[in-house]
Amino acid sequence: MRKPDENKRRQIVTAAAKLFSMLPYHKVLLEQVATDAQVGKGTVYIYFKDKENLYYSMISEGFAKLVQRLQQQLAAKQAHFAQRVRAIVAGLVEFGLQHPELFEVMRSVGVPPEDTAWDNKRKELANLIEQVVRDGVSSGECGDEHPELIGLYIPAMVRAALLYGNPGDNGLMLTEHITKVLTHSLVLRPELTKETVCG
Amino acid sequence: MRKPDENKRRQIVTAAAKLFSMLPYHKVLLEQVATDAQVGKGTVYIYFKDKENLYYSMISEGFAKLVQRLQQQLAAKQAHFAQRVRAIVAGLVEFGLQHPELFEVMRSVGVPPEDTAWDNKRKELANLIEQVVRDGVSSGECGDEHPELIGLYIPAMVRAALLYGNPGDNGLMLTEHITKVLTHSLVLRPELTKETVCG
Amino acid sequence: MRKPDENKRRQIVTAAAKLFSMLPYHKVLLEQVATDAQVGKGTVYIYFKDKENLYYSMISEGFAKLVQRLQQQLAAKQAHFAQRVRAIVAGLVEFGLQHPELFEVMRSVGVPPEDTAWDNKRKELANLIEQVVRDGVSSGECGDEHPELIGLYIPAMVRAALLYGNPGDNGLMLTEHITKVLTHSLVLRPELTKETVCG
Amino acid sequence: MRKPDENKRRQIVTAAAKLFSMLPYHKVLLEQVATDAQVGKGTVYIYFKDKENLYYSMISEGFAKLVQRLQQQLAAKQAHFAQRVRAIVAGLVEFGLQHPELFEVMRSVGVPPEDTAWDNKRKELANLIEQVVRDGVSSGECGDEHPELIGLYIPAMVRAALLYGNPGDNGLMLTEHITKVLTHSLVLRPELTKETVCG
DNA sequence: AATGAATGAGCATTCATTCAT
DNA sequence: GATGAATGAATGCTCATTCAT
Repeated sequence: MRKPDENKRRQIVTAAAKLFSMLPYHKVLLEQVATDAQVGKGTVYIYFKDKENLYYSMISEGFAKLVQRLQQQLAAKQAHFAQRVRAIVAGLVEFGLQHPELFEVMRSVGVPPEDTAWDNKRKELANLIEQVVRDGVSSGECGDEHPELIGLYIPAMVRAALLYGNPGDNGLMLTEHITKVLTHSLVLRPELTKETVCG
Repeated sequence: MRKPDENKRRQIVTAAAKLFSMLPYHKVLLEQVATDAQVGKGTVYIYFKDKENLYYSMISEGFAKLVQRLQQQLAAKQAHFAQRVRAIVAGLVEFGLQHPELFEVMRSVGVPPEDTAWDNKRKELANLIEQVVRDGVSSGECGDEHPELIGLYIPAMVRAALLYGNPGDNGLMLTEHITKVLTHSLVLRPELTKETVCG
Repeated sequence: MRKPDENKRRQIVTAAAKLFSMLPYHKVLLEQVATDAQVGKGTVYIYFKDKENLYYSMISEGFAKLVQRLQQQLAAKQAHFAQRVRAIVAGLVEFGLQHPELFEVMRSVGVPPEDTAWDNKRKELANLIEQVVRDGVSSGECGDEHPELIGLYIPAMVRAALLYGNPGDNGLMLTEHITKVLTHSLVLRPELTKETVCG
Repeated sequence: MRKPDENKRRQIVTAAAKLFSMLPYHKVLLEQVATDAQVGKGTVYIYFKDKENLYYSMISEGFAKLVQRLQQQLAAKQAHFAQRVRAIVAGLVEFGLQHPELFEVMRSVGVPPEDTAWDNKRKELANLIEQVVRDGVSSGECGDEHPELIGLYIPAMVRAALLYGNPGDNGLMLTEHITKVLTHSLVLRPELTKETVCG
């Protein structure tokens, strides 16, 4: 949706992203968004239908960027399954560090109405990952029975690590750790455990 | 003179939990909470300072129940590491299915001010899991280098699966799957992957 | 109106007088009145119909005491007009110092509905003074044409002096000063002033 | 973009003055003020922080007008002391008749916190009168020992006369009467009174 | 298009009053 | 009678949205 001044729109989204990541939805005032974006309050309504629309637009656009980036990164190198998993984790971590507001904001305002742009973007992300897992299964490199769940776990793990983890944790460490949890068993000597898991 | 009624408090928390899980914070009306709880609007303010306090009280109390339950379950049986991990996942899944509102609501209203009761409860949960991992490391059953991160991943995985997963997914399946991801490698034949992960 | 426990009633009126003199009507909470009076909140409603009734009762009772006292003092000594004026002023000052809350509270809550007990008491006070002036006129000691206005001025002067005057001012000084203003001319050498007042 | 409208502010203050003079503070609804001022409810909050601020602003502004007027009137004619006293009384009476709401409203909401704009205005008024008396003392026309108290008495007398006096009383009569009380002795033949006042 | 003054529906919160105990 | 827990009508205030300029 191209609007007169694409630059103003960006300013508004950026200001909104920052504020929505710091405060709950109902404590973010459009007046503040306008001020931070250095536009008039009325201007926000030229680019966005209402507050909710601004909120969801901001999120979808963030997700869109993320998905696009991951797709490019994965397309770039035809790699082994484990490498592709790490690429995904690395991409998510990197993006999360660059745009903490978006990861913070992934909590929705209530259950996201199915169908909303943002929910579609979330699904795109999940599908992207799911597809990598499916490819791994096809190639025999991965034995997972629920690739669609893996598509949910990975962003959730990255989000949890970034939001609640030790602030000092660096991105590389988190990437490696999440990747390792996924690609290695936590269990060292499974022979010690009689009862085995039947997926 | 009527006596303070602990029962009323419960009614209010229950009504609030239900509503907060269905609607975003700012769309939950205290009037509705009161009506659903079958108490007068003013009564809510006898038991809770304000809307925010009710919100956080509801969450902490939910978490407290969860943590308590997990502790009991883990204490009950002295099991192998993998079994303890499954017990944790099973407990989380079970609780999430019984109290969907609490898992939904784990999105906070704003970054929870450190120190808040609810944040403390979240940390208790993370610590509980972390300790299980540490014990596994001590006993040689687990080789993880960051048990504190595992404490963050597991609830996040359960939450993601319950919130965004296929509504038809049953608890047992989710429990087994998450447990398997954690206790088995996603990678079937690591020998195919030259570059290995260095945690 | 005698009620079961005359003592409780007094406690309530006393607590109310104190609070109403410190805070505007709408900031005085009946809960606080009850607490200060060491009775239950419901008890207040046994002795007074509602908040407004308590408020006006408190004032009328205060005024009644004042009027009664002035009457006694005036009756005691059959004195000259100027002495009677001073007796009134002295009585008002003394009462005001003992019951600052009542003088403070003479500001009404809105225009006092004519007819109210408190307005009647105010009028009684005014009439009492007016009568003294009328007697002075009759006896030839006073030449005022509007004794009813003097009945309004005197309490107003005392009130203003007590409420807004220098906190250090002592009662005797105020009494003497107000009396002097009334019984002497402020103008020292009226001959300097050609244009004279024609009452 | 509409421009800030100083006119709106005046409308609001005027509507507020009228309502606050007719009803006790807590019965004046901001909704009613807005309606009477022909502005939206929110508009009131653009010009005034809250109800209390509107209330005090209204009073101080009224007082400011009064003080300014009196100063001009006194400056206009260099007159004898008695004439200046009458000018003050006349000014107060005239103002009180034109703005009954302000005199009614001089009852404050609570003891005005020292320092408040309105209390400062009250003091300005008192000082203005006090200065006239001091000048009279300097010029030998007046022998009063407490000019600062006279500054309190005069407004109080005017207020009492206007609020509680016979509604039929006209301004000229009140002016003359108050002036006479101040500038003549109430006592006709002081020789009849042995005991004299020692100020 | 851009603005910010104006608006008023909407809501949290208060507090006088009631009434079960 | 005494109490204070419970109530909900009443109201101050907010803030998304509109619209005159």
